[in-house]
Amino acid sequence: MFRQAEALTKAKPTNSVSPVPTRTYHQKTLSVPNEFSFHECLKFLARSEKEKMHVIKAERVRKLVKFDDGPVLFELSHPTKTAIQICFLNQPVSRAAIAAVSEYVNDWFDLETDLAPFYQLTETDQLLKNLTTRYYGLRLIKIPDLFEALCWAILGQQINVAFAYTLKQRFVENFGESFTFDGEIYWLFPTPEVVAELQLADLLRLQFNRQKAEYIIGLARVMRNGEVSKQDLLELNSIVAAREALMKIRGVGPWTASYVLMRCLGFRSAFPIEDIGLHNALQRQLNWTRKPTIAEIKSLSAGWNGWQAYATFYLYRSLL
DNA sequence: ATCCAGGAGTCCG
DNA sequence: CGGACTCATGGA
Repeated sequence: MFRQAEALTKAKPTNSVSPVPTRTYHQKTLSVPNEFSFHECLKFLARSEKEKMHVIKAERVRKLVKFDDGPVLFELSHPTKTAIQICFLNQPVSRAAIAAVSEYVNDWFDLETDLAPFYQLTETDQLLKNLTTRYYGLRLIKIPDLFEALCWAILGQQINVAFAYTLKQRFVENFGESFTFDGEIYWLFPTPEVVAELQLADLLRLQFNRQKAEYIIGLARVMRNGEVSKQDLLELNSIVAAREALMKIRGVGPWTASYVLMRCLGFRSAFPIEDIGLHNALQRQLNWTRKPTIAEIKSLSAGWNGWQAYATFYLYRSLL
């Protein structure tokens, strides 16, 4: 395949415009599972204009990730029903980077999960059936980076999601690394190493409250120190043990732990039952005039064993 | 204006 | 262990 070098440019305060590339990029095709809708996945990813961790245009999504070799920018498209195409926009790209991105996309879109049992389950659950019919093929979109997932959950504690996105945007644009390509800026989430060195005031001026500022800097420090890592949590091979380990982190309570088990660590029985968004979605689906109680949700979800995370995610989707 | 938001830590009995 | 209180600011 024809390749030509195309460098990512570290973003400078002044916008530099790159020429529009007319190159042939290295590509790789991933086969997709049954019960898959690229469109539905992008719909979820596009839920906020303030989301700076990817860029969506015309049924394509671009994302910058960083591996040991350095940053890699890729674009996903869906040329046929049975495949996702990964296009590597910065070249040359190493064999290792291609493998790493393939693995990343597999995780990000949760392509390994066979949804057939979940859809089967919804046949006897009218509430879920409505959602799986409406959003057929939606995958549980992950937040593969543990630090990002935990920060996002902490940011979302006790404030509305719109404002959480505002705080996330400020956090990313102030402390994340960015690169430009083809005139567009792509961001990496701030790293624990950088955030661990911040002072409270650095976050307070972004309108974080004192709690969020303390929680996020404290989290960054324990992760930088290697006291918490995604790999270690996964190697526990136990949702109960992983949940306990997460809840030892200051600022990580039951909701945050469950949220991260669901959005990052891939536990399909994770269930953030305290989640206000979940409550609101259930209220709407049930057409009730009040929110369901925890006891009522436990009753409603009695048949969701093993699929609580997917049920929750489809309920989130219903709020968009 | 008023209430609420994809909670968590602390204190108190 | 369970309940009340506090944090704090934008959105609707």
